[in-house]
Amino acid sequence: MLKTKRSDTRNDVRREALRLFSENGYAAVSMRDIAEAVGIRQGGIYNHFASKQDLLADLMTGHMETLIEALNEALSDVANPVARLQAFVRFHVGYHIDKPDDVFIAYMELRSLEPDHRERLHTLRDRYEGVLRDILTEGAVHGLFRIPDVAVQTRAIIAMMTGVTVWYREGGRLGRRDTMESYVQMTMQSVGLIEPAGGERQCSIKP
Amino acid sequence: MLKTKRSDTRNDVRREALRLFSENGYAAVSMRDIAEAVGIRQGGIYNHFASKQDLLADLMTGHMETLIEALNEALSDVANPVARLQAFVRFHVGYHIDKPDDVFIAYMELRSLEPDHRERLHTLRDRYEGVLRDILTEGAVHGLFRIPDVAVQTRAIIAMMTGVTVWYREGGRLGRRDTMESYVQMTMQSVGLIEPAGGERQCSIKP
DNA sequence: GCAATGAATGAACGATCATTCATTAAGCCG
DNA sequence: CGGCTTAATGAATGATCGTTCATTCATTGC
Repeated sequence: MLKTKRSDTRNDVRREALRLFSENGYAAVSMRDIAEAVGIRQGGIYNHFASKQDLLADLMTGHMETLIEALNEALSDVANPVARLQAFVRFHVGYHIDKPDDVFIAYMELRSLEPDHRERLHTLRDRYEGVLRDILTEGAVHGLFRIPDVAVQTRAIIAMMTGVTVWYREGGRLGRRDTMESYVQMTMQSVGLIEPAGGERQCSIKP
Repeated sequence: MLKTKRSDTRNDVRREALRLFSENGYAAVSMRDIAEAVGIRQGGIYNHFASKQDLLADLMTGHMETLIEALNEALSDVANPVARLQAFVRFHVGYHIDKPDDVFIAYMELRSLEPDHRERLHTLRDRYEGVLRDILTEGAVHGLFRIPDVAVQTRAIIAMMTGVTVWYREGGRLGRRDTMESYVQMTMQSVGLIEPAGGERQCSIKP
């Protein structure tokens, strides 16, 4: 602790605001609440963020950019649609387990953003969903998946996976790895492809 | 209009509060906002509801009780697990399409409830989820479904279906019926059972 | 050591919050 | 008409909201 001396208050504010927004919602958290959690007075926050709205926008865009970058990394060297879909599920579930607060406010507080910020976030979300949509489309075209409607299934899979944040708890019955693999299997089955997991069951795709 | 004369203000308040809470969140909506939407002054609401908190609790419990009753109705004369699962999906998706606001605040505003109300709602939600869990359990026991973890899959399916509220719009590309059937197919596939929809594909369950 | 800088303070601002209440108005039953 | 009930009013309450700002303080570069 010789160079961290000077003020990581900015990140402290980020961290506490994220936690409080996630717990109580943006509108229900006051700047005083955040300041108190950080250990400063309310006025001090404005040395680091121009407004409450800016603070929220900072958290949300920061999260989405990190998320997309990490996704690209996770899929960079995976080629065929089946493997890419599995990798996507593992990444999404794992990320949501690790950063439930980031993910929760990015989903929930879009409506608390003023129009320009909201539109920016919406674009980022579309970009993320687009990756999954492309995987499903490619798999469907190659006859690997049985998908009634790619757009609907894209959103269905994302909603299903994102729900992990509702129930997953560290130290719970299911560990991180088991949870990820459960979602992988459910997802693969949901697109009509059954993994020959135990070897005893198989799905006859095509005649 | 001869007997509706006297004041259905109470229901007007319910309707507008529901809409505003759903649009902006409980904490971001003031009693003045609600009163203005109804067409009265802020004090008038207190002739019908004891507090803002009571108003929210009334909306949420009212919704959950209606939901559960309607579910029981929808499943009352359906026997085998496969048909019951299909009926559950059709019911859930249909209900969520018809009453997106009710459903959204029941999901989102649990945290805005004081502990006693919240616990009550939590019990109702567990009862609802329990119906699906029982269906999945029975189907798995009979070897009809291929489910890695019944508890996880229960929540996964509910999260997947509930997501319909995010994108479904009346008059959109997919109609109500088509949407329901898309979710039916995705759900049936997700539990490892493939409907012989066109007849050309089949899943060999068990040797 | 001294000036410059970044950060925290704490009081103050106008606005808005949920809620209360005495008062007024209006429909209902006799 | 007259008494009774129900509902709406609008002003007032104290609390809390996001934000501003003059001031203080500690650290840093020179």
